[in-house]
Amino acid sequence: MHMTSPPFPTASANGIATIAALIGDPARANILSALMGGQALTAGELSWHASVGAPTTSAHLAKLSEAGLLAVERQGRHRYYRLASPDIAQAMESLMAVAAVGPRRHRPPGPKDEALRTARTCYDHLAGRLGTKLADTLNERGFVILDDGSALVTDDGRDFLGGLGLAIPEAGGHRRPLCRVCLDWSERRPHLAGRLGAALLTCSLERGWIVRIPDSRAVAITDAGSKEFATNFGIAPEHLAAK
Amino acid sequence: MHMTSPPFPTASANGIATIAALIGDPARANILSALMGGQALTAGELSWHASVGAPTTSAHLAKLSEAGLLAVERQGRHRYYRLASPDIAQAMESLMAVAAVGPRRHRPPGPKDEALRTARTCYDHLAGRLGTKLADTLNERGFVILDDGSALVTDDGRDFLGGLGLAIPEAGGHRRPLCRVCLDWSERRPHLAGRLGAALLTCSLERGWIVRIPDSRAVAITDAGSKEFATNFGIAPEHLAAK
DNA sequence: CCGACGTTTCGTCCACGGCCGAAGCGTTCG
DNA sequence: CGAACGCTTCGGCCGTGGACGAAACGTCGG
Repeated sequence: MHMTSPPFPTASANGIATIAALIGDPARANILSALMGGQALTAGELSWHASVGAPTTSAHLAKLSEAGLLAVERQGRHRYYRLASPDIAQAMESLMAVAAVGPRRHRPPGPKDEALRTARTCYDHLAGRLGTKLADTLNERGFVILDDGSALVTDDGRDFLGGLGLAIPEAGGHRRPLCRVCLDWSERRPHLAGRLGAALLTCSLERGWIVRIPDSRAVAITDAGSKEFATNFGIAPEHLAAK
Repeated sequence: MHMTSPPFPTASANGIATIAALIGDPARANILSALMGGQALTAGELSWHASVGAPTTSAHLAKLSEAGLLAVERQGRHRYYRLASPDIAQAMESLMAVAAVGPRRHRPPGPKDEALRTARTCYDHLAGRLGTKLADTLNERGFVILDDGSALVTDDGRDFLGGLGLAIPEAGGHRRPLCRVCLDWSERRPHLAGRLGAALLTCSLERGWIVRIPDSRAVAITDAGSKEFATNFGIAPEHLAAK
């Protein structure tokens, strides 16, 4: 019996395995999930999120950094960690999408959960009811075209967003999509990601339409924000209330 | 010192961790990578791909199936395993994208490697030089719009592909994108995935433009295929030769 | 300059999980 | 009907790696 050897000795596969194994540890998954909020967090904060001690956290952070999943920034006696690139965030997203459909995970909707469902950050863009409503509105008004899983900004959309003061850079040359959809795990519908999604979040934060809720990915919509979302995007506050 | 407990005890994060841990084992990563070829494979074949014994493979397959990553089909004394859904394939893709940029993995381009670079399947669509060239052509001719990472089929595109006999279902209602881009790890440029990409692969196989190479994700372009790709898509054979 | 704090390093323990050989079960041949 | 085959189950071995306490390092505050 003549036995050939496996393809080429597990070439691209063990690259995947390395990355997936890093994400596959509960503590590290918690760390990465916490960083999916989009903010840089200190080792101590991440230790809290991961529910493990400081030494263990430090070891995890070292591994994640060495593998290029995290970027670290020293600031005084703190070290701020963040996801190294949007690619990492997207990998996490698609893993969430897989995890969401599997055998029903234990998910008792707590009180904090409700805030997350209303509005939260998803790495660098908005998710939850606010995020999906924004996507719906822009789609209905013909500013973006949502075609199942694809997304494209129209010229009208460029004008509209430009009118709001959002500089939407021209397409081309970027590795990163101008506009892509991201499946919302709570709404099970798409919301907007990519450079456009990031611009919407940045703008909303800068203008005080929303504020981050500490120790959470959830964001709260301010009174001013409520008005702005209504006038600019036709999103009434009751659209965002828990159903 | 008053210590609050972590968010809600690691809710969505351990779903991710579970999935990632499954992918994170080298043997399982090899199994999943082999199945990224898009064909259903038997336990024995997967055992060979994974470079582990039959019992070990069986255990891995059981875990992957139980988690909903694989679907199994009994046929006589064989069991055919395949990826359970396109979501899984997409998660693998994005992990590859992350793995590709990290510290230069050991990747000596072997002889088989060259065949993979020319043309191969990527789950259910075409990749390699052939895949990226197809995407380029359709884009240049205005049949699809590639905007960095986004993709959209135009009405012209629908007509053109319809003329080729590819039934492109209307958009809407599907969970799966009609057309999305997928980053090609060998070309480092986008190729077409989604329902459109799948239709292109199916069509190419059915009409004998390409044939699968055994034990590999690579496909060979037939003489007939060479002509068809040239006349229909303006892809000359020299475009596909190793550079 | 000393103490408090955030973070990392070191050393150690221990449990989880991957691996295999042998055996069991079901299927397909001759 | 029995032998060969494909796959799974069982039992046991062993290595990897995640956990923590103690201690070292570096930075900020009084």
